[in-house]
Amino acid sequence: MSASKSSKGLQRAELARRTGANLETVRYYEKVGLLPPPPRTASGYRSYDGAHERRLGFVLRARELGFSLEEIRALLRLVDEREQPCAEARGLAATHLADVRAKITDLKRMERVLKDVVAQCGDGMRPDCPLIETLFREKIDKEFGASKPQ
Amino acid sequence: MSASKSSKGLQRAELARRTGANLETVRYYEKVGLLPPPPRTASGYRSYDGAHERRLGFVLRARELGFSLEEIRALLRLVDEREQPCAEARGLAATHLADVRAKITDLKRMERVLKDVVAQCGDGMRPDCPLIETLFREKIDKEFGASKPQ
DNA sequence: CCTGCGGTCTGTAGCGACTACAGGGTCAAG
DNA sequence: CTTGACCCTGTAGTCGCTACAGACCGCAGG
Repeated sequence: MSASKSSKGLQRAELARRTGANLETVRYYEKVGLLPPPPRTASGYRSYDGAHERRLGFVLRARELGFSLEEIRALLRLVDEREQPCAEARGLAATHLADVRAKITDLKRMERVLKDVVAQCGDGMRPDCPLIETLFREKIDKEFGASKPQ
Repeated sequence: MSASKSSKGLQRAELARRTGANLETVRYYEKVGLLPPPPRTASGYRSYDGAHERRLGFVLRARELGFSLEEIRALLRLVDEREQPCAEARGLAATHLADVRAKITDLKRMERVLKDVVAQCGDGMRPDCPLIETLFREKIDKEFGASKPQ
C-alpha cells in the first residue's frame, strides 16, 4: 500500500499502475528506446520519477491515436531536440491521419460487402450460401454493394 | 513463358501470378493448412490444378474482407464438411462484421482527434504545439472533438 | 535465524500473417 | 556444358507487445 508517493522512486509496477501500461510493456518501451533507462537502486531495481511517468503517458496516448512506435519515436525526438516542433509534429500527424482515413475506407468497403452477404444469407437456410459463393466467385467488386454507385 | 495452360500442372509461381498471391504466401498457406499439399513432380516441384486455384482465390478474397486465417480455416471447414453451411457461415460473417464495425469506430475516434489537433496546429508556427500538448495532457477525452456533441 | 511470498531482474519465445533470405537442386535454352 | 531462371527447404525478420523461466531481493512472521 505505502506508495511512497512523495518525491522519488517509483518501481516498475507502480509506474505501470499509474499510467495504465502493462508491466512488461514498460520494460519493452525502455528496450526499444521510447523510455529512457531509469536510475537503479543498489540492488538493480528501476527507480522512476515524474518525468518518466509523463513520458510514458505521452507514448500511451500517442498509441491510443494509432501512431506506430516509430512515429512516436519521431515525435519524441521533436519534443527533445526541436525548439519549434509544431510544424514537423503537424506533418507527422497529418500523414498518420491520412493512413487512418485509408484504413477507414478499407474497413468500410469490407463492412458494406459483409453487411450485404449477411443480409443475402437471410435465415441461413439457403442451400447455396451467398457468402461462400461470393468468396468462390471472382474478384470482389469495388461496387459490390450497389447502394451507392458513387 | 509456356504456361502449359491446358489441364494440369501449374507451378507455384504460375499459381501465384494467376491468383495475385505473393509467391511465398502460397507456400505459407500450405504450411498453415489453408491450402492442401499439391502433388509433386518427380523432382519435387509442386503441381497445382484448378481446384487449388479456386481454393486459394477463396482464401485471398476472404482476406480482402478482413477475415483472419483462423476464421478462413473455419469457413473452409464448413465448405468441406457441411451440407448446409450457410447458417454457420453467416454467423462467422456476422461476428466478423461486428469486429470490423468496432475497428471503424476506433479509427473514427482517432480520426476526429487527429483532425482537430492538426487543425489547431494551423500553420505549425505556434510555440506551444497543440498536438504535443494534447499528448502530454491527461487522458484523451472521448468527446475531444466537440463538433458533434450529439 | 529461517522461511515464505511477493516483488524485481534478465533473456527468450510466442502471437498473426506474412516476407525474405541462404544454400542448395532442377531444367531448358543456347 | 554453362548459364540463368525457376524450384526446394528451413529459418530469421517484421510489429507491438505478452508471457514465461529461472534467478535474485526485501520484508514480515515465527
